This record gives sequence, C-alpha cells and structure tokens, in this order.
Amino acid sequence: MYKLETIISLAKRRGFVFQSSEIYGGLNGCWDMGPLGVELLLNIKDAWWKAMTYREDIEGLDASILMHPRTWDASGHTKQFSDPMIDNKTSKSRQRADNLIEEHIEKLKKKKKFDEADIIQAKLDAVKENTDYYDIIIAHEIKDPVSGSMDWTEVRNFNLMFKTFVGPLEDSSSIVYLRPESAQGIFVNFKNVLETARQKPPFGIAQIGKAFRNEINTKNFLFRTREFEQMEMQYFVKPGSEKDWFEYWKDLRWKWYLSLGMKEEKMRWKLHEKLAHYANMAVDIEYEFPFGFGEIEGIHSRTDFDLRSHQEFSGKKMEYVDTVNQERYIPYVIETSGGVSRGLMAFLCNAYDEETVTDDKGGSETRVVMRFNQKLAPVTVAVFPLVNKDGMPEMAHAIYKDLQKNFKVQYDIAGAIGRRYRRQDEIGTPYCVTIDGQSVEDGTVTVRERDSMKQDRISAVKIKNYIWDRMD
RNA sequence: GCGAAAGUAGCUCAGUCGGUAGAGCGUCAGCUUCCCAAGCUGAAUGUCGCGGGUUCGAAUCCCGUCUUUCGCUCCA
Repeated sequence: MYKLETIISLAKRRGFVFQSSEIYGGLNGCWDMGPLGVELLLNIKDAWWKAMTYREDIEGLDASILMHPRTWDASGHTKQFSDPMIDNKTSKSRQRADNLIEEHIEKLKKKKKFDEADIIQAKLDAVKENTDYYDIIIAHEIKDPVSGSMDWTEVRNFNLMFKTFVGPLEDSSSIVYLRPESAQGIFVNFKNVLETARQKPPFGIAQIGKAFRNEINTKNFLFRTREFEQMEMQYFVKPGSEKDWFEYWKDLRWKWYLSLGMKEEKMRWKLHEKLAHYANMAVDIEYEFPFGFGEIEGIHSRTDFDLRSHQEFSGKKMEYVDTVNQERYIPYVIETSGGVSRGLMAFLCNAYDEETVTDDKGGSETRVVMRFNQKLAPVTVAVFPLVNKDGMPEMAHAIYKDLQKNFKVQYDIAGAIGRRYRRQDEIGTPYCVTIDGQSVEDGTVTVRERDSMKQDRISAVKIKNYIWDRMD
C-alpha cells in the first residue's frame, strides 16, 4: 500500500491534479485537473457513458445545475439536508443533536431502562424545531461523550446546500441552490424523456454533471470536496420488480470497475444499515484507498419516493400509462451513482506501482509505473526517434501526426531512450513506438509495452490496429 | 468546527547563534547516444504560503490568517 502523499506528489509533478487557485494559497477542498488529469477524467466519463447509454434502454440527459427551488422541497433536501448540530463549550466537541440523543437511548436500553428510553424516543420522533432537540438534551441530562460535561450551546442548523441568487436583487424570493445532487435533474425530466425518447419501463436516464455540497470539512484529497461530479443513472421499473433490477445493476456496476482494471481485492460491498428517507435497499461499492475503504459508487433502490413527491409538489402526473395491459403506475427507481473524481482517485491509487528493475551492470533502481487500463490512460501512445538524426526524427514525427488522428499521442525527442520510456511509465502510457535505423530502411518500428517492457517489431502502418486489437 | 503537526525552486528536502537562500532529482537548450532514467556543456526557476509586529537587519522570534496532513466530528 503506497502512501497518499506519494500519489498526490506524482499527480502534481506530472500534471494530473493541481490545487485550485494555488497562487493565492489555494481554496479549501477545491482541486483543478491538469493536462493529464483531464484526459483521465474524460476517459473515465467516456467509458461510463458508453457502458450506460450505448444500449437500447438508457437515454442520456444533461440537466441544469440551477433548478426551481421547489425541487428541493420535493426531494426533501430543504428539510433533511441540514444537520442539527450542538457544540459542547467545555470540550469544544461538535455533535449532531439527533445522533447524540439516539446514542443516549441506546445506552439506556443497554442498562435495561426501557421506560425512559421509550419516552425519549417518542420525544425524538416528535421533534419539529431545533429547540426541541435542545429541550430533550437538557431535560434528560445528556452529557457530552468527550468531556462528560453538560455545558451545551443551542442547537444550530448547518445547511449543506450552496445558496445563490437569481437576478440582481439579493432577497429571499430570488434564492436558488446549486444542486446538491444531480439525480433531481433526472426525476423532473422523467416525463419529457419518457415521451420524446419513446421509452417505457424498464428504462433508464443517465447523466454526468457537477453537484455541490457545503461540507463542514473536506478531506482526503479528491475524496470529499464541496464541488464534485457525479455519474448517475436512474432506472425506472415496474413496482415489484425493483429487487431483481437492484441485483442486476449491482452486478453490472461491479463488473464495470473490473473491466477498467480495478483490482477486485481492493473493492468491497458496504450494505447500508441506516437507510435514507427515500431508499428501501442501498449498497455502496467501496475502494481501499491508502486512508482506508471509501465509497466510490452507490446503488440504491429509491422506491417511488422522488417521482411521487414531485407529482405531489408540482401537481403534474408522474405515472407511466401502460395502454396494452391497461394499467398505470409511478415507477420505482434503481439508482447507480458514482463520484467521478472519487473514481479518478481510485483509478490513480489502483494504477500506482513501483517495481525494482536491474540494469546490465547489476545495479538496481525503482521504476514508477502507472498501470492504467489502456482505455483510461491519459496518453495512449508515445513516439520516439531512437536518436536525433539520420531521418529518424522526420519519420517519427510523421507517424506521430498520423496516430494523432485517433489517439492521444506524445512525441518526445529529449534525452536518452531509457529516460523517455520511464517518463511515459510514470504517466501510464501503455505503448511507446520507437523509430530506429532499421525503421528508416524497411518501414518497421518497435512497439514497447509498458508493463512487460517487451518490444514487438511491426510495420509502421499496423500500429493503429496493434493498439486497437489490445483495447478490448 | 475542535485538537496536533507542517508549509523554503516543478518534486523531495537542507538552511547553524536573526546577517536579504542551497542541494539532489526534474525541466529547457546544445552535444553525445542504435533501446530502458546515472555521459558532457550551458541555462531558467524562489517577495522562503500570505499579512502584520519586534529588530539596524527576519526563512529564522511573536501575533493573525490561509492551505495541507493526521485524529475527533460530520458524511440525508
């Protein structure tokens, strides 16, 4: 297991990821994709888009980030997306008020004080205002688990949605939110897509887009950021069939990561024990990062919560009418939701490798190799003239220009050939094409494969097919 | 948000007692080189995170602030 700093350092050194606004000291938890990072990012999104939408039952969508404020009333975010927090003045610890009370109830149950536990539970269920949490905490003398003190502040709300204003007047009537999830853009367009794309359940809508959450704190490089991108697909199914489709998508999404070279031993399923208000089944795919396992994708069975809620709040019917079987229903939804930059970070960690290589003289050194899957590698092929003379640069450059029509290619003439190979290893380029003295005479080149460092001599005109043959 | 640590060249880091900055690697130019980073010559790159204070003088001492890392907390 390599350290996260090692990977961040390489990401910076080679132009994968930079800190946002770095020259001004950076902005907390915001990151920019450099020249190689953006290629990797686009390759991940492209692989996802093709896997999800190049099939008959899924349509694409790109919804606006700003949405009608009522959207968030319907989705539950206005209410549920703000956490009631309470601070302890003695220990300076901050707790979620509702969690604090729930823990207290658990403790009482362990002590077999069921009567008191039930009373508090009933009060907790009836909470309407933040002061209600406070009253429970004071009335039942709930102490700070850190200090044991009861020196609490009032309960305050921490809203995780970014606010901004539409139009020139910054008053409450013009408040809009940056979407905290991209899913709602799909739900509000359910009927539009259903009709214009002439689909019927089971079918899905896929979208890649940014979402924003004003997290209390950001963490672990790209893992938790306030601005992030999601790859989401909402699959609409007939109520009653959701369990089968849930299993279907679990299986497919797991295999998608494997198909891009993710190591299965680094992945695991995490079952949600506490379900969100909208879900009846939920699992995460987790990847083992250097700091531990973390979610990279969630597969959730969202029931008809979202569509039903939008129907209620908007007054527009969200039903599918099956004219053949003469039935109408609000579809159930299976959601697959992956974090793009979390995925990128997982693929970065997954690719990073150091190996010891020995040279002719018996010395040894460390070779840093990013073992990206060929579909994800930021640069697919690099072209080098072996030496900078005898017609080799000219031939190499012509091959470079030709490969550029189909691939992301680098041309490198600087330094010894071994150095150039290593530069490509460090950014994960799967193939290096070298033009040597024989090339100029018979039109063949050597293709060097990144992981094995083995070389094949092939005709220059066959390079593209050579790469494509290995792409699948 | 709390606690702790850190921030000096692109990266990794050194910098003594306070006297206006260095190394290795990398990068760039040229030479050399017929296959795996180590040859030769030369070059560029720093308001020492930012702001203030103390001092004749601050990378160094003090205060504030920002950022990062770790631990809590949080992650419907």
